[in-house]
Amino acid sequence: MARLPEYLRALHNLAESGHDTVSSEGLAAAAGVNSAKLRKDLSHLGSYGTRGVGYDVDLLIEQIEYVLGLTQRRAVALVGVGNLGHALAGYAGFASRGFRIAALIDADPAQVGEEINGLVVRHIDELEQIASEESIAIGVIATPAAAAQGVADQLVAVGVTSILNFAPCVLGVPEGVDVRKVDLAIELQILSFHEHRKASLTALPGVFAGTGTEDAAAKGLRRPAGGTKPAGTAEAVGS
Amino acid sequence: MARLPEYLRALHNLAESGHDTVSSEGLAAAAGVNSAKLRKDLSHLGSYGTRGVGYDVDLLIEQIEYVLGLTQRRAVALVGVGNLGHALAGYAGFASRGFRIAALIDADPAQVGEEINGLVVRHIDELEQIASEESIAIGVIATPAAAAQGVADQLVAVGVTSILNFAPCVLGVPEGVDVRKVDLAIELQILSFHEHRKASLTALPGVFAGTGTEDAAAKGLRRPAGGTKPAGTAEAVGS
DNA sequence: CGCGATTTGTGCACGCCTTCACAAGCGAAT
DNA sequence: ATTCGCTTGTGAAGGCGTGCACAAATCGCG
Repeated sequence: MARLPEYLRALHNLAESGHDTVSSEGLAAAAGVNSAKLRKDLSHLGSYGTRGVGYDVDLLIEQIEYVLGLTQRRAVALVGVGNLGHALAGYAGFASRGFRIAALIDADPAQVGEEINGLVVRHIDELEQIASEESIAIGVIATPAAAAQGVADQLVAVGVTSILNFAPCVLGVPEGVDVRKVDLAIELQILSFHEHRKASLTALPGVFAGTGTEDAAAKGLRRPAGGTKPAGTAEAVGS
Repeated sequence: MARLPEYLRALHNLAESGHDTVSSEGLAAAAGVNSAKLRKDLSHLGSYGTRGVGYDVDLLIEQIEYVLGLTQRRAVALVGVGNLGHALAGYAGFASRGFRIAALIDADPAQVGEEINGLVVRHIDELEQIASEESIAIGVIATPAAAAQGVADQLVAVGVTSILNFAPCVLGVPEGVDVRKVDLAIELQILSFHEHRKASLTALPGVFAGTGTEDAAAKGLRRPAGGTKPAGTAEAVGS
């Protein structure tokens, strides 16, 4: 399930807040989902809750991290050290959540050699050697769209089986390779769509009256726990 | 539908490639979806195709942009000019796809006054004045998690009704406000999950045999058009 | 003018995900 | 030891999205 990471983050927050156990209701609120959904999700990976009490926070964290394969600290190769690439290279959240940026790669010779966060940018032609030095399973593509497919091909060629793509294009990869895409402009366009809907909703009620983007469980909830705790881990990219 | 922006991007690519019309099959391949799904999606916003021919590219672009509310260039306020904030402030894709970053905001006095891409960073206490200068409907939060909820509250207070949240936390907002969340670490964790599944799949076939992240339509497809076109718009963030 | 090739638009069925509601189980208090 | 309150785990119903398959419609060509 794609919600497990969200649960995991909420659990880590709760653990730091000193909670030993948590009810499905409480955890669901912290993760912004329905409690029944959460229970069903957790039941899929075994019975780790105690009726009448709730879930043992530490045990649940352990289990989820195992299922997500976070027991081993996976090495990530980041291709494209441009605008976004720089930000990603300095993102503390990667390290704090089980990942290690093992290589910074770019095709521009002008970028090669630069040191970012203690890591030197290497040229993409060295990719094969880089892959032989470390077992790289995940590649992150932060290049222009025109270069993304080529980079993806090269990553696949050296054995990468999971790709996180920030370039605004569709990647074609052989079966067995997973691709996830994050397109920042598309996120804004979706919000724009909702804005447009809200604006014309007063005039034409019932048109495109789909659900909002927020989960119903979180609607109208003020401060659903986690996020405003006194001293957060402050693992965000921002300021 | 959340797929319209993807169609729009594919259409723009096709338009630049000189295509006047496109079949649902062709556009579906470019967008990485099923053709029936695409036709159904497009039918929801009216009949803009011609049987036996296909869709008029320019007309379809116009229609989708209207539905998405991109006819007006929306003003976006970016809060949190840190690591990621800098990258977002310099992201050309926002401007090229219908958005205008109208304000850069931070809470850290050390950041205030800095000029990024021709825009001066202002303090968040000026938010009310900033909102009165320009009609800001969309806010982007790129702050640490601990500050995100507070910023969201302030944005909502000055009339922002759509928020794009990069901080790893759940935001509570009043009804009528849309929130979309992008958590970079979660994306990696989902990929890690698939890696873990693939690794243990050889030993325990049938365990967690869910679908992959790629659409079935795109599986095994090499270069599904759009992305490796000769001279792309190169609107990505990366290098 | 008619016919065939092609493509859109859509009815229908299937399957997944979500949600409700409740029985089963656990701990605490008496 | 028993009862009571609380919470998990799950059966069942409902809704929604997906994809197939086909009828309707349009263009080009003879």
